[in-house]
Amino acid sequence: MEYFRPALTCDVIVFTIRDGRLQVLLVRRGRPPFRGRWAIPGGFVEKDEPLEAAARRELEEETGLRDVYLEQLYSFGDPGRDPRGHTVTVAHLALVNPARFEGEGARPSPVIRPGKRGTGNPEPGTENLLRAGDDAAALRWFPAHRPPPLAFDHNRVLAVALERLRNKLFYTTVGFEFLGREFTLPELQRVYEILLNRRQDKRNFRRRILSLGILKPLGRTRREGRHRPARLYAFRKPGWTFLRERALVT
Amino acid sequence: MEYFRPALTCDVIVFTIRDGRLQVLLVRRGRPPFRGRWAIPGGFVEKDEPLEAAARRELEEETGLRDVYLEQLYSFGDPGRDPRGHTVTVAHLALVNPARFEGEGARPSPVIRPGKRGTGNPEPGTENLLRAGDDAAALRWFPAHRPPPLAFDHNRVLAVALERLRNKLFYTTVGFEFLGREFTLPELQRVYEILLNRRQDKRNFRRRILSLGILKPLGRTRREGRHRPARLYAFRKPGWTFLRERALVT
DNA sequence: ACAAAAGTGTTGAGAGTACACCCATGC
DNA sequence: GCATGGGTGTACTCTCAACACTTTTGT
Repeated sequence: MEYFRPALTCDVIVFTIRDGRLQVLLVRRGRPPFRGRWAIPGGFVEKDEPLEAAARRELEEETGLRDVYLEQLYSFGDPGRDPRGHTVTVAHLALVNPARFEGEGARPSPVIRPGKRGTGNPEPGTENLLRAGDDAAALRWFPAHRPPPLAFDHNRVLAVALERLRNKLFYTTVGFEFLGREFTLPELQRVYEILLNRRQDKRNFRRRILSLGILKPLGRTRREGRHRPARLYAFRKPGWTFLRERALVT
Repeated sequence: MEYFRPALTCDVIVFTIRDGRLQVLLVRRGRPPFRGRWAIPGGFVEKDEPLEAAARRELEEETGLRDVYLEQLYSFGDPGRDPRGHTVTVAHLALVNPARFEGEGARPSPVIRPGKRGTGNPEPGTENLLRAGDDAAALRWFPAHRPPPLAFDHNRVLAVALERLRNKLFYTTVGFEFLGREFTLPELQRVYEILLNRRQDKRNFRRRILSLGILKPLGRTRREGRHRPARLYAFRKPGWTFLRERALVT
């Protein structure tokens, strides 16, 4: 075709809940522009590659993360957002359960240096461990509400992602994506308290969630610490659900 | 940059309410691919052009519509959606008040043929009248829920737009965008009844809307037909509002 | 036995829903 | 004066918010 074409990238804002707060995964750029600045992971879309596939590929290349919850967020195309020239990015939002990479997660916000890549498949159980890709000098979790100055317009992209996450909490069940397949009600409540930055009454919270009928009691419990074990539940449907009538939280 | 670049377009799904139902504005394509098929208006993004600006420019070029409510909807980039090759589109959603083009609107869903363009400014009062652009053989309103077979993946884009409009009705005041600056409560109620395809109780609807405190009574009335005139209201804030607590409709 | 977190019910206030009649105007 | 759509109030139900104690486990 005879038209001008801007460059096209897919970026992925990855949120998780660690150390009792919402955190975002950033990479340190290893090459210009913005070499040395922290940035949202992402990169150029390849020929005949669907947008979501590009986002997942770039995410895995730069961070090692795969099989995460992912949805398209918003597209940003203002001129001047990339000093190399007109570049449009299709930003995506990813939510992950921190238990999936607790190998690193035990340390508070560690810097992860580039690992060797292309040396065969990762060992079982480690395929979701974080590791910085070739383009990235390092990889780190940051508090989502106090990010460092980011490359490009990524501070704005992050702000849009936070806003979207917050809004979706009220009318969907996205909050569940921060948990594993099995979870307890106190865990779920903690997720919502952190995301909303507001305490929830235990009895009201339980009643609301359970009355929605979206949870399946597993009949088992999880022992944790020297106190009464909590009952385990699982989500009835895969993925998240729209809640048109009663809200999950208020 | 050394990377492959897909083509990038901006498309605009324009909804209005006419003849008591939700309608969508489509253009008949005047050139291949899909020559003669109906399609969502849109076209290629130009160098250093912001996405929303491209959407507005293409909308005006192809339909003559300007100064409409417009928001970004979703980006579509599946390979194969355009037979010319890898093309990504950033779809936008526009809502318009049908009173703005009642010159044509009086006739039910007329086909509008290309007018002369580039012949100076339009006369006052006609700048929003519909007129097909050069690329388009014709321009027409279609029932949004029964569209003809469309070019590209536009049937899917339309479906996504309908879904988004429907969802936003419940937690924002987007529905007001189908009305002019001044409107009556029965008019507003009719908009919601059409969009939801469901009758609303007059007294409950009024109480809900008025108790939100987002309307300003104008103290005037609008005479229409041989019955009691309805009071006029205006929206207190410009644009639409998020409704976190009480919903507008249920 | 004590510390720690899990689990459980009731009450009052306010919102949502259902429902029927009078009012202002044009013809 | 009659047809047409605009405008109003009340009673009931149900959801939401506030609130304190018992249970189960580890040490």
